[in-house]
Parts: sequence; structure tokens; C-alpha cells
Amino acid sequence: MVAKFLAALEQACPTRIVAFETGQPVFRQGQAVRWLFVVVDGRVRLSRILSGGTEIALARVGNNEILAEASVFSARYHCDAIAEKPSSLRRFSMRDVLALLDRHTGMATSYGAYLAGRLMDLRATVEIRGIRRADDRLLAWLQFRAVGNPPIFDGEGSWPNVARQIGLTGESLYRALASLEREARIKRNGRKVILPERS
Amino acid sequence: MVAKFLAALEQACPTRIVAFETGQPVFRQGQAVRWLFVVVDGRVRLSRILSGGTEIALARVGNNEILAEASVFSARYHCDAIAEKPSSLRRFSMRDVLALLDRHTGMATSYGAYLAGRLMDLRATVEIRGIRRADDRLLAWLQFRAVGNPPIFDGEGSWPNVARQIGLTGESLYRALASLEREARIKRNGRKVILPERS
DNA sequence: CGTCCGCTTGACTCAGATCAAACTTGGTGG
DNA sequence: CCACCAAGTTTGATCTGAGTCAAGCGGACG
Repeated sequence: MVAKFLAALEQACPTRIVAFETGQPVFRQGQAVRWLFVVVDGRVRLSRILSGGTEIALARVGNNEILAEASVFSARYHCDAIAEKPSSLRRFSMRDVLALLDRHTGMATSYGAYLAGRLMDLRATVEIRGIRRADDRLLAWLQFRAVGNPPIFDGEGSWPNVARQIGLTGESLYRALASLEREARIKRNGRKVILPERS
Repeated sequence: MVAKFLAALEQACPTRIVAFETGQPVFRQGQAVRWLFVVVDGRVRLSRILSGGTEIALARVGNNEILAEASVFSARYHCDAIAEKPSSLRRFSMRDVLALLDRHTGMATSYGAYLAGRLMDLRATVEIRGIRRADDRLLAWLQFRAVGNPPIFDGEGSWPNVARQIGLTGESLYRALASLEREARIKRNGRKVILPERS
């Protein structure tokens, strides 16, 4: 449904790809919202300065994700967005986006469904990250992401990337993987992971 | 904006309060979506059975929160909802809700804004929970939640409740609290916490 | 009056982080 | 085609800090 919404957006609105260097700000907290960005390639960090001056990351946005979904409903950006690597972003005029949402009830619903989906996903992530033991956490993540029967997890980028997502260091992740395999709770086949059959 | 949306909903749709005992299911995965629930009192756990049979909690929904926001966009519930304590839920017919969203663009936007807000909040939670040291994590949380100048955090229920939210045990939380106070990074005044002035 | 819960502190344990070292893979440029 | 570099993968040794168990205090509420 992400895809659906974005596809419709691309069809309906004129669009441009904009490039950002590492460290370059895409927008700043407090600026008026003029654009909606979608990450085509690279990674952008959303962050906010807390009282006390420490900066806290709110999110890291990767390929094909919308930057600051909430900005659609807001007049000003509520956080900073800074490219963490060289990134290309697709840029839509917020005026166009709003017009589209307003005109097409289906579009609004589509965007709502997208948001709701992200929310569900993120909530599951929170719960999974709450699991203490590294191997159990990883297994839960794999089970959650796997599809088919037997459930197969088909690599989400590289393992270090998975490690970041579930809040482990690379080393711990590889150890957890090895331990799961040793205990025959998973099988590995190259980049794929095969889980036991569903009952 | 939650309040706004819910208020409008209550005005526009006939509604009933339904009570659930501890352990009683509100709905089950796969059932057709007929109702939208809002927790008036109590707590409801959303969970899903993973391949392998382990149950994973997707979320715990408390007072004045919407149960399974995504159900609005779905024909079937995608998870189980079970009361964790005796709970009262306000129940709206999904038919009414959809009609309202469809008729009033403002309503759809309002709901979208609500979802986007929750998403932002949850993302920040994820990042904060990723901070390893207990005292730093707690401090970040306090700074994030505090308002005013000097920023003041005005107790979110009880401390054990906060502990659950940031993924600490009660004991660790109290220790972190004590350590922050010892190092003069916070001041405590009863249930309130006072942070250093903003620069 | 007793019980539950929030609060607090101490001692000990253990799992994951950290540091370190190798080896593999893939891609880039000479 | 090969040298080289970056990033991924793997394993070992050690450290650290949060979890766990335990014990005690006080207030709220039946």
C-alpha cells in the first residue's frame, strides 16, 4: 500500500530527484513544510535537540520510505533531517500532495493505511527488541519477517543491517545466528534462513 | 488531535461501553472487523502467534487509546486482542466510522494526523530504548517528555509504569533515578522531576 | 489490622558489549 | 588481470552494567 500511494503520487504530481551529501541537512526543525521527500537511495536521520543539548535520533529513513510522514499534517517540520550518507530524495510539492489527498478520498485512505501499517510494524519491533536473550530476539524477528511454509526469511540487506534493526551489535548477531543453527532452531542457506514448518 | 477525532466520533456515532474480564478476548485474528474499540479503562494486549507457536505481544493499549488502529483499513483483524485486566471499552460500529471518514475529509485528515503523531512518538521511543546505559536512557526519556523552562517532567503514572515504557526493571529505574540525582543531572520534587534549564 | 503496592538499597550473576584478530567477498582503479 | 580497499563474517577473551533475588520501609485501602 506504500507502493500504491507513492505510485499514485508520482503519477499525479510533478517530481524531481534531489541529491544530498553526507551531513547535509534536508530540512530543519521549525522550517515551513514545503516538500514531501521520499528516500530513493541513501539514508536520512531525523533528529531533535533535547533540552540539555543532546541530540536524539528519532528515526533513520531508508530506501523507499517517506521522510517525516507527519509533516503532511503540519505547517512546520518538527525535527531536523540530515543525510547520513550521500542520498537521493524524490521531492513532491506539499501543495500537490495535499490537493491530491483532499480530492481523492481513496488517497487519504491509502495514506492512512500506510501509516497504520508502519505503526503496527513498529510496535512489533518495539516488542521484539524488548526480548532480552539475543537468540530469542533474533528468532522472533526472523519468525515475524519470514513468509511461506516452511517460513523463509530472505535477507534484509546485510546482517549488520538486521543487527541495527533489532538492537544488537554485529558480533552478537552472528553469535546468535550460529547458536540458533547449532540448536537446529533454524537452517541457513546462503543469505536465506529457513525456519521450522508451521504446525 | 486524538481527542478531537474521538470527540467527533462520539458525537456522530451511537456508542456503547462494553466490559471485559481479565483474559477475555476482545477479538481474534482473522475475525471480520465490525467494531472500533477505544480503551476507557483497563489494558488490552494485542498479540500474534508466530510460526513456531510462540506468542508475541504487538502492543499494550491503555486508557484513551484506540485498539488496533489499522483495523480501520482492514477487513479482518490481524492480531488477537485480550484484556490484561478488567477493562471497559467504548465500542463504535466500523460502518459508522468509515462513513464518517468518507464523508468528512477533515475527519480522515484528523485520523491521519493522529496516526502520524503516534508513529513519531513510537519512533522516538524506539530510539530512546536503544540507549544502553540506564541513566542516559532515563534522562533522554525525561528530556523528551518534559515541558517548560526549566523543563519539568510531571510523573506519568507511577515509576514502575515509566520503567515498563523504557524497558527497564523497577529496580534499575530507581537506581538510575538516584544516580542522576546524585550527579545533579536532575532534581526531584515529589513526583516531579526538574531538568537543567534550556540553554 | 493486614495486605498490597510503590519505593529503596545491597549482593551476586550472567549475557551482551567491547576489543581484537583473521579470513572472505566484492568492487574499483591502475 | 591483478592489487588493493572496504565491508561483511567469524571466533576468542575480557569487561560491564542491567537483571535477579532478597530484604526492608511507608502509605493506601479494604
